[in-house]
Amino acid sequence: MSESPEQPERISDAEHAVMEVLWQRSPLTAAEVCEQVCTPRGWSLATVKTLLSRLVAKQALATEPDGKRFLYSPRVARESYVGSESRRLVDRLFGGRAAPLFAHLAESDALTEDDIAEIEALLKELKS
Amino acid sequence: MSESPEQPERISDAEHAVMEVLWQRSPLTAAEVCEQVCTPRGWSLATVKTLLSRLVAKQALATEPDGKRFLYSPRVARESYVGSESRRLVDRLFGGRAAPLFAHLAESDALTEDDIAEIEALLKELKS
DNA sequence: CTCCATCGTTTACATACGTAATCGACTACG
DNA sequence: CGTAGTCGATTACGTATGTAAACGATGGAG
Repeated sequence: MSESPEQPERISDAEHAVMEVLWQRSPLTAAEVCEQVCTPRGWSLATVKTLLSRLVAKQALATEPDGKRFLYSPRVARESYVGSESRRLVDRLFGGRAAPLFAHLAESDALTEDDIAEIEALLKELKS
Repeated sequence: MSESPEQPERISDAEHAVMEVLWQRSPLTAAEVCEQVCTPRGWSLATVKTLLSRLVAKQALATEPDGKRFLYSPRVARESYVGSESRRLVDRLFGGRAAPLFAHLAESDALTEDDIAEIEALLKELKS
């Protein structure tokens, strides 16, 4: 009875905001997470609690008991999330090719001078 | 009473599949759209009709009567959709900077030789 | 010990989304 | 003319998401 591959369940927008906090620093309690996101997003603590529960259900967060409350920490790396989201976009919009995405960003002036310089440097590295 | 800025309403995943067909060729009837997507996605004509209606409601499609049926065509350019989706991702995941996205794609081997060559060419153009 | 603040859990409810059946109008065929 | 097929519109229904209040356990203050 091997566990099925269990491809990670999709994380929603609101849930993502919570994940960001925990990727920044963890483990944290629900109240601590709220301190970071409730004001900017206009949420109540109750909302954060719901999102945390859903993320635990989705196996995106792990809990560790600490007295009467829980400490939450990410169970999926930010890298991995960012990777799959990026791939999703590139697949959906650019036929899986990264170059057209780059071309698009270039054309729409979404690239700053710094971006361009940085990318050039990265390219140089790739070729070595 | 000027129309409110009316920022384009969000297009869902299933709806996007329909848009792709119409960006490819338009105007088309519902049945014609179905011919393109129903089999690959396992949809019925009814589903396509629903999606078309929702897209019209969202102002993403325009209709033009043709006898007893409608011809549908995109009202938002693919460019514009792709642009806003890309920006959304870059904002959410990379703090609005495109370079980190590029770095990520590079690191995760999402870039083919061809991609790299193409991007180099684009960079050269940008600098001229 | 008692009571209150605080946890996580359960329940709630509106909107969006995926997917589709049904319905009333109309047209083309016989 | 009546009828069968087809169209868009309406209605349906389950799950996901955003947002939160209510509830039951529990631990710490007095």
